[in-house]
Amino acid sequence: MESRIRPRAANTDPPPSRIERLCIERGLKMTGQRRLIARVLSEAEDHPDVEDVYRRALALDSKVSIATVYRTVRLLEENGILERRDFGGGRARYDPADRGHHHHLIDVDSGKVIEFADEEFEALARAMARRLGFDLVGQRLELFGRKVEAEPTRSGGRSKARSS
Amino acid sequence: MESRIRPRAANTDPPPSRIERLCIERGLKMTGQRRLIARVLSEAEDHPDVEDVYRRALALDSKVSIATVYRTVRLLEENGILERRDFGGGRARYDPADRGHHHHLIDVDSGKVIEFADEEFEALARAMARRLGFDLVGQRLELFGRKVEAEPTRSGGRSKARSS
DNA sequence: CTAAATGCAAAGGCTTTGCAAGTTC
DNA sequence: GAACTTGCAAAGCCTTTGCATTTAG
Repeated sequence: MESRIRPRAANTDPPPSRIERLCIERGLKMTGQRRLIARVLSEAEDHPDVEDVYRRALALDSKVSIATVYRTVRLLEENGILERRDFGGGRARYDPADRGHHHHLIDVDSGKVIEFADEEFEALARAMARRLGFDLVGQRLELFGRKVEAEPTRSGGRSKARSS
Repeated sequence: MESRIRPRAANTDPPPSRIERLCIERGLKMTGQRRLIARVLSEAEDHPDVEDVYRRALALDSKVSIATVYRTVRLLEENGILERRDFGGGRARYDPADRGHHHHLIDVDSGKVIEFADEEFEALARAMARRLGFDLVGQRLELFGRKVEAEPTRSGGRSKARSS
């Protein structure tokens, strides 16, 4: 039955978030908590750790426990919706998987993380693995850098970057 | 039997290990435990975690506590003698820093780690950072691969690899 | 209604630390 | 002898889990 004929499911019924839709596609049972966490993650533009997700979820609606956040991010990871990252510091950070394949450049001064993709690197990675006798099934690349004084070479190039 | 007058220090007095020498250079106080741990690390050809180091040290001379191993690897790391790695799995692994700049390819089936270096990649990493407006100060590259059936392309190339 | 999700608190790994006793320089 | 190192056990993080209760489908 089409429930969208409802006169006003106003403030209690925000539209499904991007990640909520992915959950539904995969047939995951959607509870209030999961919807909430999905929303927090959908809106995140950074790489939150579990604490971050928990805090943001609480701020929206204080009906989650941290255990549920842990269980949910694990579930999402197992379903390929999130990717777990480890930038050091002991805690795992999460990154929506549908942002596409990308790597990270960490600004060592500010701690900011910049995402970028680079086709040339992808090709090289495959080649390096192949040279060692392997098929590449995954990779992890992190660059640590410091802002250069002069203007960067005009980024007309092959890399597409997005700061976060 | 005390110190016999012997031409050279025999079985009770092994020559200082590579890492022990580095410690001395840096003016670190050398205790029996540190010498032992230094030796274990000098002889390691892999990427041992603290447990590994502890076990190997115990096997040589059961006079270390795990707390000391933790304290020592941290000290060595702070002194640039070891590098801490994180290949996932929750525990830190250690890698002598003087092996030169290299990366890792993890065989996803066996868990074995292969070290390799690649000049082309080094150059590309610098270029990618530069393109984003940064000077490269560090990097981390890990490839995950699966052994290819056919023979690898003859490795006449630019990469030098060493299995561990 | 049934299988699955949640909360809570307890427990589990890895790592660090306070303190007394032992060593190095 | 002063300062540092070690051992031991306790404590700290982050994360997982057992169990009773609630909830989605």
